[in-house]
Order: sequence, then C-alpha cells, then structure tokens
Amino acid sequence: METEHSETRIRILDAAAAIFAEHGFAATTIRQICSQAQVNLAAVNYHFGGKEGLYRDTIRYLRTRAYESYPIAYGLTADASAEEQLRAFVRSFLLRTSFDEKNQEFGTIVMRELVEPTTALDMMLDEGIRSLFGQLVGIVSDLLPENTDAEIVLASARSIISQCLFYLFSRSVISRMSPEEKFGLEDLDRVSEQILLFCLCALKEIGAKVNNASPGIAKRQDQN
Amino acid sequence: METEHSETRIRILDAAAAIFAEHGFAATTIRQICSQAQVNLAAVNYHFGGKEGLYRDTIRYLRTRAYESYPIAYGLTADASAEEQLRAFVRSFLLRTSFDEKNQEFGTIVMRELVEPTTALDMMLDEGIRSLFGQLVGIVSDLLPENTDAEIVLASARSIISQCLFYLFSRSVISRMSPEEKFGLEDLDRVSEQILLFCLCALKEIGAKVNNASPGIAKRQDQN
DNA sequence: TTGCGATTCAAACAAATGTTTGATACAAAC
DNA sequence: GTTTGTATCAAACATTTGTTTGAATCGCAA
Repeated sequence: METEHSETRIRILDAAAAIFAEHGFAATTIRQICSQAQVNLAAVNYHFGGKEGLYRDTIRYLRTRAYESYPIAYGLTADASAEEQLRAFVRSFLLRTSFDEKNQEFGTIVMRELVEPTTALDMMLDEGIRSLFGQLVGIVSDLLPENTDAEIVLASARSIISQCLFYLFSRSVISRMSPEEKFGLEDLDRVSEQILLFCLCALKEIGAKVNNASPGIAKRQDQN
Repeated sequence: METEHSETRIRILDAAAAIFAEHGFAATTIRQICSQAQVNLAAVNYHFGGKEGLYRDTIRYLRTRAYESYPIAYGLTADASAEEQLRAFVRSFLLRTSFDEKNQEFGTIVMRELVEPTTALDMMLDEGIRSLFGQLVGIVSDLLPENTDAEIVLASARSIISQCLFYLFSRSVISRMSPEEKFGLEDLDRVSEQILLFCLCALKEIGAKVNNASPGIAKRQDQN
C-alpha cells in the first residue's frame, strides 16, 4: 500500500482498473492487463503477488481516488441544514460512483462486489459503506420528527440510497431504453434534484403522518 | 425451447440455474454443472450446443417459471385503484426477483445481466423489462395530477423501481450489516409497505406541489 | 431377434490461464 | 570498477477449461 512509488505499479493499476471494471474479476486475464499496461507478464506477480492481490490493491487505489475527489460532505459548511446535508450526500454519492466518468470504474467495481461478493466487500464495508450509511441515517433522522419509529427512519434511508444506486445499476438498461440520456456531469443537477424532490416530499409527508398519529412531542410544519 | 422433454435437460437446467446464479457465467464451469446434475460432461454440448447455449436456455427457463408464479398483475381485479395497482406491482416484483426464494436464482441472474450485459439482456428487455416499466409509468401517471410534467412522472417511476431493485442488489450488504434480517416470504408485507409508504407519501406531496404551482385543471386533495 | 437412431460415457485434445523460473539490465553504494 | 539489490524480460510449466471423438448403451419398432 502506502505510496505507489513504482511507475510500473501505476501503469498496471490503471490498466487493471479499466479491465476489471469492464469484464469483472473472473473474466479478466492478467495478460490483458499487462498488454494494455505495456509491462511484462510477470510484473503483476512481482508487484502484487498475484491476480487477487492486484484486484484488492486496485479497489483501494480507486476508492482513495474517488473519496479524494468527492468526500462525503462535499462542499458543505458546518452549519448546513439537514436538507442541504441530504443534497450534498446524494450529489457526492452520484459523483463518486458514476456521474463523474473518472470514477466510473470505482462505481462499477463496487457494483460488481455487491453482486458477487469477495473478501474485498468486507474490507469495503468496514472502511466505508457502514459509516456512509450511518451518516445517511443521521440526516434522515434529522429530517423526520423526533418521535419517528426507528424502523421507518431506517427504511427511509434505504429508500433514499436505493435511488442513488439505481443510476449505477441500471446504466445498461437505461442506455438501451433511452440512448439519448447520458448521465454525465452535466446531468448531475437535474438527476439529483429529481431524487431530492421525491425524497424530500416523501419525508415531509411521512413526518406529517407521524405527527398526526402521535401528536405528542415534536410538531413540525415547515411549509416549503 | 418448447417442452423440456428430456430428463437430462431438466437436471442440467436446474443445476445450471443454481451455479450460474451463484458464480456468474464466466466463473462457472460446465464440469461443476454436470457434476451437480450427475450427467456426463459431454451432455451439455450434446443438448445445448455449448456453454452459451445452456446459459441462454437457463435464463428462459427461469424467467418462464418466475412469471408463471407471479404475473405482473398478481392478485388484482380489473377495477383496482391506482394505489392498489402500485401495491400489486411492488409485491409481485419483489416476489418474482428475490423474496420468494424459489425465484432467487432468476433475480440473481437478472441482476448479473444488468451489471454485465450479454445478448441475453436485449432479449430480456424486449420480452419483459420494457413493458414492465411502461406499466409502472402508467400507474404513477394515474397517481399524479394530469398536468404533471412528463419528466417528473418518469423520474418518479425510476425512484419507485429503484427501491424494489434495492432488495435485489443489496442483499449481500444487508445480510452483512444486519444478519438477522432475512427478506423472505414472511418479510414481504413489512418491506412492501415500507416502500409503499415512502412512495405514496412522495407522490401525494409531489402532486400537491404540482397543483400549487399551476392550479389550472386537475385538483386533487384526497386526504388519506 | 435384429436394426437403428438417440443418448450416454470415458478419454483425449487444443487452447487459454495464473504462476514460476532463470537470465539479463540497470542503478546506486561502496 | 565491483558489488548488490531491484526490476524487467522471454520462456516455460502445470492446471484448468470448453469442446470433440468414437465406442458403448439404451429404447423401441420392424
């Protein structure tokens, strides 16, 4: 880990990222990678100990790059409202996983890990996914009345994250059903606001329902 | 196609469904399949012409079974309200793809096709996905005011389907984050109602917003 | 029974893949 | 200049994989 001092290492990692993302772990051969990276076939074993070692280091490499470009609280002041926090969460998530094409390889490999978990998934859970989801639950909790059932908070967080994941998973289908849509950087505002409209409306109405059902403590009626 | 007259064919298809779903196309060997099916190694080539032919027939085999068990308008009368139609859509979708473990193999292979499309994905689009999504758009359209922007209808439909897909794609993560949750048949009611709560609340509030913005034609204020 | 097409089987084949090897080139330290 | 450790390279190795082959077996009609 640490620094990628060697020039060859980086060339291999860049090629591996592209090819692992495109074909998946099993269907990728280290001959492809070494050919594209223009290094000798034995270089992978020399530098990474084997195909699996290269795969793990490739994920770390991409993840580091993605989170450096778009940290979780991307462009957010400390005193931001819960709604703004949710907006930042959704936008940085989309950017990190698919809308910035520089990070599309990261998103694709994450997706592959979800579908076909390897030991790398546990690593990703411990180092990122768990805390990411916890943060979302916190934001959703702030957007709902205090006495909201915890299960509703959790389910709502899942509903929200699923809409972000959709644009990762369904790229292949959408590009076939409506080929004119691209979902690149220039579409980020439109898509993120569509997601936020749906989610904020849902949370507002759920909050109203909760307050109606048990009009005990927190009463919130912030008309947008 | 047509009937699977041969006993061996069915044994191979059953084994192939399980193993393709578990390991994916590339990582599956026909030796595994034949071993599990207890047939000779050459049987796959004899009956299906090769590994790819077996893969295509396996998808068709699973899809037929899934849609026979849970058709799109599963348990729905002709005069059902739009909300009930949405409920049936969500429930049958969940059952078809993951919550009925008999169809989990189908859901898993669909998921794999989304992540790594083969020619089979085009087949699936033409024969099912496109009309399925069109049906959902119709239901959403009924649940929103008539003068709602078409783009909002489309985006809302995507938001809804994404929540159904979530329980397909995120099984591996959820089972690691909260291993006590199972998402089997006994959880269908709870999960589908959570999804429907979120979606119906969102649609209701979006509809209110639309009517506020352009209070022209349709006015709807059905307090739940 | 005999004959014949369909099916099953063990064995082998050719290609591809991850990995290893031993020699070579290179650069810095002494 | 010599040495030493690192990195690169072509070649080969051992497995695994999808596929093919040709004989053996089965089912059944003539």
